[in-house]
Amino acid sequence: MKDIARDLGVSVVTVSKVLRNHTDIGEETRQRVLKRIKELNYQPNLTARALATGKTYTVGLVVPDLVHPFFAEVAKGVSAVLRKSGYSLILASSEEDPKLEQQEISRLLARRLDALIIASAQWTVETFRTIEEHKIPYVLVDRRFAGLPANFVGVDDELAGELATTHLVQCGCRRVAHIRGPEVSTGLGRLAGYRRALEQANLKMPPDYIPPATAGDDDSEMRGRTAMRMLLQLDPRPDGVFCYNDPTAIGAMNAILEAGLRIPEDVAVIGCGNVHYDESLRVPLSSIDQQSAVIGRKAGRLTLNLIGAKRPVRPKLILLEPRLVARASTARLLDAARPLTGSRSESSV
Amino acid sequence: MKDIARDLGVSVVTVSKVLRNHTDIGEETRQRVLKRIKELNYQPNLTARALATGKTYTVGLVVPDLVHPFFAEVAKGVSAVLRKSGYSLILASSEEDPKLEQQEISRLLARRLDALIIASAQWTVETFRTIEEHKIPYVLVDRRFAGLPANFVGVDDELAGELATTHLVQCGCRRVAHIRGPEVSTGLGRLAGYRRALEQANLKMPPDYIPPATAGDDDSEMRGRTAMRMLLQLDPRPDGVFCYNDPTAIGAMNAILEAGLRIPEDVAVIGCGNVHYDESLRVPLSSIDQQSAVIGRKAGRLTLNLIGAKRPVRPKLILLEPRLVARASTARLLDAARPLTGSRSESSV
DNA sequence: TTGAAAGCGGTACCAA
DNA sequence: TTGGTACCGCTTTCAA
Repeated sequence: MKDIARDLGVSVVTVSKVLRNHTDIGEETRQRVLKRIKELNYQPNLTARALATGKTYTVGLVVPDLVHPFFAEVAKGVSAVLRKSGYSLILASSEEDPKLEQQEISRLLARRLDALIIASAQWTVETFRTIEEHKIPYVLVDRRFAGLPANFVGVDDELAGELATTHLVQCGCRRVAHIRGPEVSTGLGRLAGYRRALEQANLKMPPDYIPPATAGDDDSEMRGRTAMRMLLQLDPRPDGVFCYNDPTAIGAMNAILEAGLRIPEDVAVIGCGNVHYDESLRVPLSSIDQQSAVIGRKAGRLTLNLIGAKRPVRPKLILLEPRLVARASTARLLDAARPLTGSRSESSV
Repeated sequence: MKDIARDLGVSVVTVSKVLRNHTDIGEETRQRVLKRIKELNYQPNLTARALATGKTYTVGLVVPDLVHPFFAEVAKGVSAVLRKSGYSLILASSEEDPKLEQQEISRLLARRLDALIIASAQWTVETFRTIEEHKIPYVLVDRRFAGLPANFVGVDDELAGELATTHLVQCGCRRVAHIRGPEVSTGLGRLAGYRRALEQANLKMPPDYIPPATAGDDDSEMRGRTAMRMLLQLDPRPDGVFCYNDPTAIGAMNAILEAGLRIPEDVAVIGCGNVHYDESLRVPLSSIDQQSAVIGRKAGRLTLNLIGAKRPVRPKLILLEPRLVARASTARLLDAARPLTGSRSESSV
């Protein structure tokens, strides 16, 4: 920049203004500067600009696991929205570890990002207090916290659980089990939905139809397999099972098939998440669509709004509607065999 | 920082040195400063530090598609390695669009990152020249460019293609087709491997056993389906098919099953990539493991080395060995029915 | 319309 | 061991 100024006999201020196309610059000067910029292939140093303006044009995204298709799709959505507005995305993975997540978040805070988007693995809200102290806006995604009035984008988990369970009931299942997830909003919500659906159907299940979450198994598939094996040993055994998420459901299905039983004739299975290979599985898996890409995009847009806001705004709660996607794994009755929808692409919110 | 200095009656320089635990600071002073830092919960502004030192402690990762499990795993590996060394990761997605990728890269260059890791969608090497001009180190991942002496981490694609094809032949296939990928190093390499394997087996296939890549279909699964339909109409039709990647293979399998044929009895199928749900597919899919996580970690380490290097070092080529993972989709003979390996977790390089 | 000077929040160098 | 000063590259304010 200095060079350009010197070469052209103008000041750095002038160059700076041209770069940000300020209006108060003579047309001729502007052209000369622009020309020289092109020639030198000059690009302003965004680090310096960030220091001077206090805006980094960078947003942080913290997810528990990038490889989980749900978070990958969220990340993609966020990234697409931010890119269009000139923002970059710093990605941090917490590996489902609250401690690690805290460290990552504090590193991001030190970087003075403009905002944070977090799918949190925390148990407490302490970390979020810290973020608030730094006065940088943040958006929670997928998992939320009771009593924390924060911006949130996600799906109505209770409704998701209810939809899934009701679907099983409508498919003729009378002994419906649930393989539950961790004690976070998603897991608890879906569990609550399961219970509500059973209540509405006037069904009562024995407590061991919800196998306890074994501590510290991060591998959802293995968890599903283990839990399903337990369920199959019960008498009477379940004839339908709603699984916390799709990887868990895949594990459960594998356990069922290994036991020599049929899906859905002996046991119907439904998952949650509707990941994109569900249709091609050994038995195509019914699931609840979570609109992951939409969540990503909405979170991105909300974030941009927050950054743009002059004054702190009231936290916004964006709840998307989960949708049933019925496939072979629950096709037990005639009307269930003609599924409501077979593709996942028709989501459009 | 200024505040701390004032509060304690020392200079900012002293505080700065304590922060980076310089040795030449009195123990007592240091303790006082550290105490105050804790009290204020002070964190140095990394933007400012970056401007002063010229090091951002940030690495950029550019991938064609985050949702593709291969790149998600690479990203995870990279992220894990960088985190341990205090680096952050800026993620950019090119959506397989060379133009977009260029834009993203130039934005990253403007941010003065310490290094770039790129799984490129480019057709030419022009972009890389630009990067070189900026004198920031970069590592290519997965896809490489003939005649570009750049750092590279990936798998030997030709060997991958050869392994896959040879496996089909050993399973008793005599009419082996190939659903090819795009004209980038991965696609071309696997195609070359396919040809080499056939040569070694003394087999000759008609040209239409390699359906042409239809332009601009980014959906691998659809591409696999379409290509497979064409193959099934040939006379004689193939009894084995090697697919460019796993999504393509899934599409191909779906086409085969829809045509009322059996896998592997009528047509054996093998993919490439060994994504983590391969085992749970309608027909568990044989594949070539690409060690995506290892690629990510190796690329991360190599990047850190490059950043640490005093002088520019000679580009390093890290070629990992692809491995066959045989599953049901190719289990046609007795010895193939007892697969070499059934899991993907034993990769360990 | 243009530019000089003063920062942004740190680090580096060298003298005290 | 400590600290003054210049500077990283850009923006902002205000005077010319």
